[in-house]
Amino acid sequence: MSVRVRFAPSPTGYLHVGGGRTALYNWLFVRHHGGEFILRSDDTDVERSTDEFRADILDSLRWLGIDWDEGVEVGGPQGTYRQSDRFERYAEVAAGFVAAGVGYYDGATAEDLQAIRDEATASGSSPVYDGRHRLSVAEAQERIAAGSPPPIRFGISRPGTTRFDDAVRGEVVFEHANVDDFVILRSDGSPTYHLASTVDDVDYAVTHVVRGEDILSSTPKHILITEAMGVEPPIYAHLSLLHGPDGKKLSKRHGDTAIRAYRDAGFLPEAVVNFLAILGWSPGDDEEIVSLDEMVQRFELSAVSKNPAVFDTTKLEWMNGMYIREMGAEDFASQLGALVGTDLGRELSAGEIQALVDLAPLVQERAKLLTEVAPQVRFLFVDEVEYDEASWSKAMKAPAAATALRGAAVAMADVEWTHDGVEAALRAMLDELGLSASKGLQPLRVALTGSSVSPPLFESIVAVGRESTVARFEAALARL
RNA sequence: GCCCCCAUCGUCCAGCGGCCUAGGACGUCGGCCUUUCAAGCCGGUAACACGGGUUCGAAUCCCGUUGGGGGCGCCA
Repeated sequence: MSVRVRFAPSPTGYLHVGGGRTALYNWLFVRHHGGEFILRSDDTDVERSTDEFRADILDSLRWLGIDWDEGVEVGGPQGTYRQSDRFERYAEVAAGFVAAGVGYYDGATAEDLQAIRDEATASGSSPVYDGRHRLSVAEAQERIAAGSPPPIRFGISRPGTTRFDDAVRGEVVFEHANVDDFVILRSDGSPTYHLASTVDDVDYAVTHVVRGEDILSSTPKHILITEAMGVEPPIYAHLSLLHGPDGKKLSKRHGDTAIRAYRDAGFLPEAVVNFLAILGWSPGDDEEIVSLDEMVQRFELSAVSKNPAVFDTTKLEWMNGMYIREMGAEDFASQLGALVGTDLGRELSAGEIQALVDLAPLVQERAKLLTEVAPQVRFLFVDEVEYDEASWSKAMKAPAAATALRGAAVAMADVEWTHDGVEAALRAMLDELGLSASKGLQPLRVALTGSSVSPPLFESIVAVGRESTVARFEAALARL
C-alpha cells in the first residue's frame, strides 16, 4: 500500500512557519517513500475562514516548493478537498454512530459542564465529561422537533486504554478515564474538528498523519472514531512545536511569523526550506546546508527531534547569505534588479541589468538579504546620489577629503577605463598626496555612492562610468 | 487542578553503554586579510538540570525530583 499523507491547514490565518514546517516534513516524508501528498482545507469554522487566507496558504506552499498530488485546486477523486463541502458526510457518520450506540445526543448545559470541572478540581481528579446528561431517543426527538437540536457526543468506554506507537515519540498511552466524551456534531449540525478531520483521513485513505504536538492529546479521540468507523487507524507522528525566544509556543505575539513575511523580507525559499528542515531534524552527519534532493533522500520520521525548537532567525539569515552566494549571476541580478526597480519606480533596462550581472559576484558576497543589498546598488541607476548624512559627515570632515576628491576628479578624467586602470591611477594619486588608502578612498566612496558602505570602489567607479564619476566627485567637492 | 510530551553549549543539531578530557553549525570574542561593509581563513568561549538506581563502565537504560511545553471548547 502506498504512503498517503495530508497537510490540512485551516484558512483562519496566514501560513506560519510552524505550519510550513509541518507541511515540509509531510512532503519530505512522502517524497522519500513515494506516495501521495494531499492538501486539504480544514475549514469547518466557516466564520473565521477567508479566501485571503486560503490563497495565502497555497501561495506560500508553492513558494516554498511544496507541491501536492491531490487536493485543493489540483483536484482528485475526493472532490474539492474542502471540509465545508462535506458537512452531509460528517452528519451521516455522526448519525451512524448514534445508531450504533457509540454516539449520543447530549443534554448537558454549559453550567453542567462547569460544575463537573469544578468538582474535579476540588477533588483532584480528572475533569472529564462522562455522558451523565445524555438524552434518551425520545428526549432528543422532542428537542429536534422543537427546533433546538442537541449536539452529538462520542461516547468513550471507561475503563479503557488507548495506546499507539507515535512515529517520532514512541509509545504513548492514554487512560480513557482522562478522555472525555467530546462533541462531534454541533447543535447547528456542523461537525467539529475531531470528527471532520478523522472522517476525511479515513475517507481519503491517509496512512500517516504527521502534525503538530498540540494535538497529541486528542489522538485517542481520533483513533476511537477511526475504529468506530471500522477502519485501522493510520500511523501518527507528532512534531514538537516551534517556540519563540521566550520558550512559549510560537504565535503572533512573537512578531510576524507568516511565511509570506520572510518572502517579503528578502529571504530565498531554498534558505527557508533548508532552515525549517534542520529545525528539528538532522540528516545525521554534521551537514547543515542540504539540498532538497538530499533532504528527500535522507529524511525519516524516526530522526525527527522530540524536543521543541526555538525559532531563532539568526541562523536563517546566515543561511540565506549562503544561498545568495550560490545563485547564478543572472538569476541574482534579475531578482535584485526587480527589487531596485520597484524602489526606483521604473523597470531597469537590459543594460542596467547587465551592469548588475557584472557586479554580481562582488555584491552577492556581501549579501544576507536581497532587500538589504538593493539600496547598496541603487547608486548605479540614479543621476544624482543622495547622501547618507552620517556617512557624509564622517568621511568628509577630514581635511584630506577635499584634496582626495580634487585629485581623483583630475585623475579620472584621463585614464584607461578598466578596474586596473582606475586603481593604478587612484593609488598613484594617493601616493602623490601622501594619503592612506583608508583615509583617501572613503570620501570618494561617499561621493560616488552616497554611503560609506558599498561594493568595492574601483569596480563601482568603472560601472558608474567616467563622466558620471567625475561629475559626482565635483558635486561632492562643491557641497563641501 | 487533571492528563500528556520534553530535558546536551546563548540557539539549532550530533551522540542511541565503553571510540566523550562530549562533536558540528549559528552567534559571540580575538586575530589574519582588507579601499568601506561583508565574505573567507585561523583561534578562543560555552552544555550532558538534579538525586537515586542498573552496570565492570553511563550524556546514553530505569525511577524520582525539578524545570519547560502542550492539552483539558458546540476553535482547529
